[in-house]
Amino acid sequence: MSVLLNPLDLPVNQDKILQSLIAENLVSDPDSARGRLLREAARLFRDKGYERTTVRDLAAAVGIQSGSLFHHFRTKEEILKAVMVETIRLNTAVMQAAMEAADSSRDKLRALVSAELESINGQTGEAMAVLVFEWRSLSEASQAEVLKLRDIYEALWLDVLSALKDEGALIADPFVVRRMLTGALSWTVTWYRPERGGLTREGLTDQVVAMLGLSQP
Amino acid sequence: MSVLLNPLDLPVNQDKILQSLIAENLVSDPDSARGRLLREAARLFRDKGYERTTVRDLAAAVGIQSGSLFHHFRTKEEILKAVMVETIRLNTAVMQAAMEAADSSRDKLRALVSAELESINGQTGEAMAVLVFEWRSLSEASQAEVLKLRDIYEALWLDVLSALKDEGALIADPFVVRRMLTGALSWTVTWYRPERGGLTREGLTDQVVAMLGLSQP
DNA sequence: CAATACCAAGCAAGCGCTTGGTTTGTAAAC
DNA sequence: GTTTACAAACCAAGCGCTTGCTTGGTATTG
Repeated sequence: MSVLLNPLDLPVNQDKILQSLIAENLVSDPDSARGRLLREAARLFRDKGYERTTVRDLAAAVGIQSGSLFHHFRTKEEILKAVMVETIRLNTAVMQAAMEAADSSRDKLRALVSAELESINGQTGEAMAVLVFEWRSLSEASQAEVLKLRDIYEALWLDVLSALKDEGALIADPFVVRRMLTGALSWTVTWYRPERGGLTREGLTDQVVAMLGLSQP
Repeated sequence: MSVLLNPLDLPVNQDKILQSLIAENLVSDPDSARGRLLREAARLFRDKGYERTTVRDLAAAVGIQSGSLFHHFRTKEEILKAVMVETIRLNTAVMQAAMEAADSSRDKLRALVSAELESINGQTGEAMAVLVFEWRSLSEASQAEVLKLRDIYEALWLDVLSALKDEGALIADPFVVRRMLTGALSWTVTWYRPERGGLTREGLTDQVVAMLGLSQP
């Protein structure tokens, strides 16, 4: 319950996780040249789509010439892959921590929903949207690579949902529920605007958890 | 209840609706040159994405030269728009009929969920996937046009969900629920494979309705 | 002084779309 | 029942432009 004392409803320090991932060279420092490019790339890819974003757009966004991009990345697709890979790495770590901080399965699920909503609608939102909508722009080889990382991420969800099923709190199939949740939560990028007031992220989390019939213990 | 006697769980004759829409020139005859092209275009756009599909691909799919396409459509984008517009027209009509065939609000919602799952995973599935994933490839002007048609479609859902809310059967906000449902149902295109056995469309509909806590009257 | 980061210029390929001309379908005119 | 007329459907060729990426060279940095 102590985790809920955090005003942002974040049970873990996202920044500390980021720092350790940077130290392990698993994600780029947002202040580095590479990190800035990936952030701008995520924004452009989300706004215009991968195909409509040219290497000249990407270069201009960080103030260099288009040819200079290829000093940092071998191909344009490698940029897309890097955006996806680093985003999954970060969010997997954040979710793992959020989940471990919770005690009951019910609280763990709530933490996962809240964290996923944060990742979709917060800082990493642009990259998450890219992950959802630009999947087909990856080569099959890259898709396979990224898929491996996603499996780790998805296993977190399935563990918790399966536990809830075993405890009798969930009637439906965990796989089906997770997939419905994936769609429902991903789709929030297209309509949910917390900055415009109205529904807070915590309120949205409540609605999702309630929709699953898990609000009352 | 009589509607459920239909083995396909379709409360209305989809083919008759299609015929009347063709007669009104609101959708193209699938056997016409235009109709065939739009079907192939939907398939290609879904499989490779709009940008990666060239006019040469489109032409080859129906066995003509690329230049000949522009006898039927002024631009490539017009093809994308036509796919979307005709799909929305057909599905709006099907859903309206499915809804009107049901009596209670609960049954109406079930009919809508079932019909949307059918439109996403059945004959019009390719075009529905295009509608979801290729939205940004439309020019803003075209987006506005298509949005008007979508609003009609969405009004159907909101009417039913609002009625359920008024009846006390639904606790959450109708707008939020509809949006969650949009995401959850759209996302089924990425994983739901009814032909591989397992979950039937009716079974999936049950799970969705149950997830909303509306299974028991 | 070496490695890293960048620029200026441009190439080859592929893109949407245009052009001018030919075939095909249809139906009235003789 | 053949001829004439004409539009719709299509082909062959290719134009102009943009694309991802390369190349050879120049700053910058530790």
